[in-house]
Amino acid sequence: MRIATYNVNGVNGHLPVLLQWLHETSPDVACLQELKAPQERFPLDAINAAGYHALWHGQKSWNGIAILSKGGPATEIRRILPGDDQDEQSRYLEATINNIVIGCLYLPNGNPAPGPKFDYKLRWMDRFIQHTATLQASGKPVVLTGDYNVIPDEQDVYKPERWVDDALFRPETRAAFQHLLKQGWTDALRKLYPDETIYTYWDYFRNAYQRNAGLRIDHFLLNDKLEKRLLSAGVDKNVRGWEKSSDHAPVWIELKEE
DNA sequence: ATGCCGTGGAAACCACGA
Repeated sequence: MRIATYNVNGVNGHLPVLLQWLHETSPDVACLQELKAPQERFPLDAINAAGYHALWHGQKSWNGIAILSKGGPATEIRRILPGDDQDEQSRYLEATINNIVIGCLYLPNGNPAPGPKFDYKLRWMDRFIQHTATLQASGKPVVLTGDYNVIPDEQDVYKPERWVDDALFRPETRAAFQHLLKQGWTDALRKLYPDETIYTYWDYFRNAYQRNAGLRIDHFLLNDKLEKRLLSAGVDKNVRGWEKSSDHAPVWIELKEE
């Protein structure tokens, strides 16, 4: 079973690239972030025509997440991260597919830091950590995937010294990510490739992709039940080089069937 | 290395992203 994550940076603006990628790699599940479309403007017909069911939570202009599935429809669990009734941003969607709990997230960017956006990011991470503790306690197989907007370590950024004050790399952000891992989650790509340079995002300008000046910010966290089934993982780096691509590349894992 | 590009939406620019 292949599960993928892809920050599409506008599901309508980059629809041809999304469809081409689905056609070429055919993941069983695809978690999408940054739809940048209101609920009624999700391109359901095109997604269905590509062979996928879809759950999504849109929002006008910003954010928005979706879970696409090929074998059958996913069963929605929640479309809001618990812990703040005032939070209107579409950043979390959770569903069950083949008995696996799949959390699709678009964690806040948080820049500029310090400031209210960074405060919101840290509060969001606190809420997420609270919620993932309950997922750990559930005893079910769980995968948490998406755009974390977290550079976990120096090896995950082309020039770490330039990012020390950035919301993606600040000590508070990395500490919160470490707190998450201490709950028992495994960073799937880092587990399989402990020493390799792996990037999932390249800026649109300064020829970042051509220079491989990237960041690793899209992650797969697995609980023990799924870590035992992890077969392989990778980044579809070539997709970032396509015409009219998102600034992120898709990331995927392959799980052993039960 | 500072949004220099790109998207979406509202208004011929602005917010936002990382």
